[in-house]
Amino acid sequence: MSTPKRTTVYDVAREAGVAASTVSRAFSNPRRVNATTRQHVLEVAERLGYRPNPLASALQSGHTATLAMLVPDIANPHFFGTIRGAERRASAAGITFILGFTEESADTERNQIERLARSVDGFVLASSRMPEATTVDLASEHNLALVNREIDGLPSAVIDNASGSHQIVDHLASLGHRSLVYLSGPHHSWLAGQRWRALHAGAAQRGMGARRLGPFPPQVAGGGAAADAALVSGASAIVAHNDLLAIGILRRLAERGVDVPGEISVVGYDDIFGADFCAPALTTLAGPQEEAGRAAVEILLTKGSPTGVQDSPRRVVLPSHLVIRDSTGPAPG
Amino acid sequence: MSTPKRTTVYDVAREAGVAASTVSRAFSNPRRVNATTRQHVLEVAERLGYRPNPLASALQSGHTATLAMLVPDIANPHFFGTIRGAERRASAAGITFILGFTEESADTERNQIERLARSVDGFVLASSRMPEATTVDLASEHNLALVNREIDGLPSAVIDNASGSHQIVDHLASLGHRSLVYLSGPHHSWLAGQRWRALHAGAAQRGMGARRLGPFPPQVAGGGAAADAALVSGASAIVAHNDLLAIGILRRLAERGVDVPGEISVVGYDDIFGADFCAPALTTLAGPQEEAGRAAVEILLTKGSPTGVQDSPRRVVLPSHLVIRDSTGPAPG
DNA sequence: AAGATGATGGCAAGCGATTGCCAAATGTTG
DNA sequence: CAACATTTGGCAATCGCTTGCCATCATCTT
Repeated sequence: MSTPKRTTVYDVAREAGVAASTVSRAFSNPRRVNATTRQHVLEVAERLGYRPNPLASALQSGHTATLAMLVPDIANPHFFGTIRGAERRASAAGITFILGFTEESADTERNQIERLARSVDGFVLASSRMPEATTVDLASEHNLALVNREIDGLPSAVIDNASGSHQIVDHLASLGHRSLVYLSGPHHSWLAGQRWRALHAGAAQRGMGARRLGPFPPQVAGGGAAADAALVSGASAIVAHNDLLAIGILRRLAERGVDVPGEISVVGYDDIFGADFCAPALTTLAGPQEEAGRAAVEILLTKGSPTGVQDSPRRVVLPSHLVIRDSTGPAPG
Repeated sequence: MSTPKRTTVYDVAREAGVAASTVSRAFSNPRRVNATTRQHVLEVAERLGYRPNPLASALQSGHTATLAMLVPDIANPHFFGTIRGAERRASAAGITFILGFTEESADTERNQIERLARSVDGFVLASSRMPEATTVDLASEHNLALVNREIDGLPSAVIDNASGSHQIVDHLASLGHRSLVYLSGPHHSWLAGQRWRALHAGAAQRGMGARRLGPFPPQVAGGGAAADAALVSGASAIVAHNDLLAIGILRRLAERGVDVPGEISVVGYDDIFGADFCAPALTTLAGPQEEAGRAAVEILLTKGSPTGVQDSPRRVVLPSHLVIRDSTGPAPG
């Protein structure tokens, strides 16, 4: 609170008997200054308790050593892993991590980007809700990396939902299910599209029926309506857009006295916190969320670097695997 | 990525036929410039797509319009509400929100503060792990607000654990329990101390026995050892340091075939995501977490303002209430 | 009508670093 | 040993905005 006149490069310079530029270089461009000089400067700086002012540095250099991650909603545990992975990677690189929530709105997302643009070196967009065109547009002005969303020409880190969805179909098929119903998330959600396409294709291959219902809000609260709709559909297996929805469904089914997995099986996506202790424990598609966050930051980090002359944007696809718990079982009958 | 020479105050000034200072004031100090002039400047700015550079602004003014929140670990759902409340409040005030994780370490926490000091106007410390002295020390240099931690002379927002703990004791007493065991979180945790003290006092008042065991890691994984220890203690009711631990305990008890709440009752703290759908659903102390986050930011916001001349630091205590679910029942026998 | 008051706008000096360019010192080479 | 290349350090401009101070000018006051 008190402002005891922070020490600056000039203070250090005077004390060390060199120019301010040398002090600056001692910190940010070591090879540009003699090793012994540097050592001396560093010692003086240490003694004076000097800390470079990141703002001043950023203003001149244009690099903020900061990046922002935009997430639709923190209440969705699905994002924990990703957030944490991203934060860890950033932190390890000495980079400040800004977290913003977009409230599931494309507009908010866009505004956040515009607002933060000057303060950060890049953005990690997790499950971005923005339309493709808007995103491509923004990408020409800003440094973006997507998580769980792919757009031509933009770098991204995604968990393999296609393979995952096939794993789900295989699992259900092997249990004798002849039809499944996919309870979809938001229709403009890229993930929802991916998942449905793969489920549909997989089901077709195996001669299973597949229907899609929805959209449903991808939250626990959405499970009520979703479960009821699924029951009417007559399918013996429910694939929910995500675990939140799946848990809501499980709940509603329990309320209605429907036995899971006796009468109907339920599968989710994400393997969120809680998926293992809900009742019954949820069979769900797990993936290295943390890794995805880390990868996205990695992309941002290397992108700016001189070595990383990117001809084509990096795309990382991470393997997913099905975690089988108690919510799936043999088809009834 | 291309840098099309961002428009500056000077560009706007030239175009609007005023001085740069006027442009600046039109944005940051409206009352200092004539209303019509201002309107004109704003229009020109709009037309030119001008966006003030927050870094430049911060460098000169010393105000960054940014604040940081430090949280021990994002994997703990307990913090969601608080984070979200803080972010919302900050966002509403047009303030950039930085989120940092401290990995449950006091050192990391301190380092983060030092590192971010120049880039933010203040810190929200959630469940800070730092010793009191260190914190007081830091508070003389930085703008701090605590969440779920109280320290003399520092502003804070906490959820009323004392009253909450009494509610727990009352509830258990009314079910006929004669003794409880508190499975403690980290011993240096302020919250753990608070909770135990209140439980102990409450139990004494009602002639109940109360013992403390632990510390246990306040995570689901800590529940195994905790449950076993609790069983040995012979108490008919377990009060876990938090819901994470409680859920772990529930799990272990189920494994061991102990009936909850038939043989033993379990209570947690926080009412985290999942507390309502674990089996059995957890009786737990709920509180307005989001409100706590909001309040902490509020404190930071008003602190700097001229109106908010603080004689004594603000302390907000938010009411808690017990949510009774299925993990508590009449004492056996 | 003259001096006092307040509202407005401009000037210019910073904020604290970075960095292009130059010069001196040092090292290399034939 | 001269000519040239490399290191190393300093100068000073610059990033974009804020703000103290001063000059005007319109508005009051008596």
